[in-house]
Amino acid sequence: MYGGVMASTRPIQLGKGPLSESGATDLAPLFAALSDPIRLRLFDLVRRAGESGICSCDLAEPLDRSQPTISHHLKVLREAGLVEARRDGTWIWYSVEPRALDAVSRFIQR
Amino acid sequence: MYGGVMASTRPIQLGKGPLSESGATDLAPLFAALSDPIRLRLFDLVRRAGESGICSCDLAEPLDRSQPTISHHLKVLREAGLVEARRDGTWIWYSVEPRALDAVSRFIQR
DNA sequence: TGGCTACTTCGATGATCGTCAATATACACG
DNA sequence: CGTGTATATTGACGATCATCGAAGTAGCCA
Repeated sequence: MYGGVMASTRPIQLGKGPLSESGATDLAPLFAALSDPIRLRLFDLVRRAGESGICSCDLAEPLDRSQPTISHHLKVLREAGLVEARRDGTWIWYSVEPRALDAVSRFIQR
Repeated sequence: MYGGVMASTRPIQLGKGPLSESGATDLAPLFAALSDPIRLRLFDLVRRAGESGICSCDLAEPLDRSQPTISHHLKVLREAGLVEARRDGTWIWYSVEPRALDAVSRFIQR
């Protein structure tokens, strides 16, 4: 399987009051997904690739990690709803989920 | 000691090229500090308190965690440079570090 | 069918994390 | 000094994490 588990498509709601327990529980995994240096660079590489995306095969080498490790981190990014995967024959292309960082953005500008 | 270890005051540099190893290493702890639901709500409470800050003694109860646990999380936020502590007699007041989220902001708008 | 490539999953290991109770420290007040 | 209150640190525990090698799966092509 290449699509992987998706994050809920329901946007994370941040009301005006104090950050609720559920709001925090929804938001934290997004920060957690970006809390690892390898994943930050992975996300950055994918984002730079734009709409066309970038092949998974071009990610392991520049980050100096084994292929299973990169696959693992890509899964974390997918499950957080930050990137999406699209299979093209033998390859899998990654691109950023368009509204990926909206919730983070809303939180920091709160 | 109540001030605790401070994050480096040197701003995190994010050049125009691909996110560097050191850039990612600098940035990740900031996301890590916000990757826990309790710390997110803690940071939110401190931020809402504005310049005057909020007393540590008013933080444990609303978050339903023990005093040592809250103290631990506050230390993580301090070490990430997100909040600062100021002692006033027996109490310690926390407020947000003014440019706390600048690096995060720059990253997501990259 | 068989072999090749791209990627994922499994299993294990050492490291880090969140939590609390117990203990220690810092300060105020008498 | 002694007592009380506020906060920090220590020590321990189970849980999760990052990583890799090995094995499994999926798609292409001959």
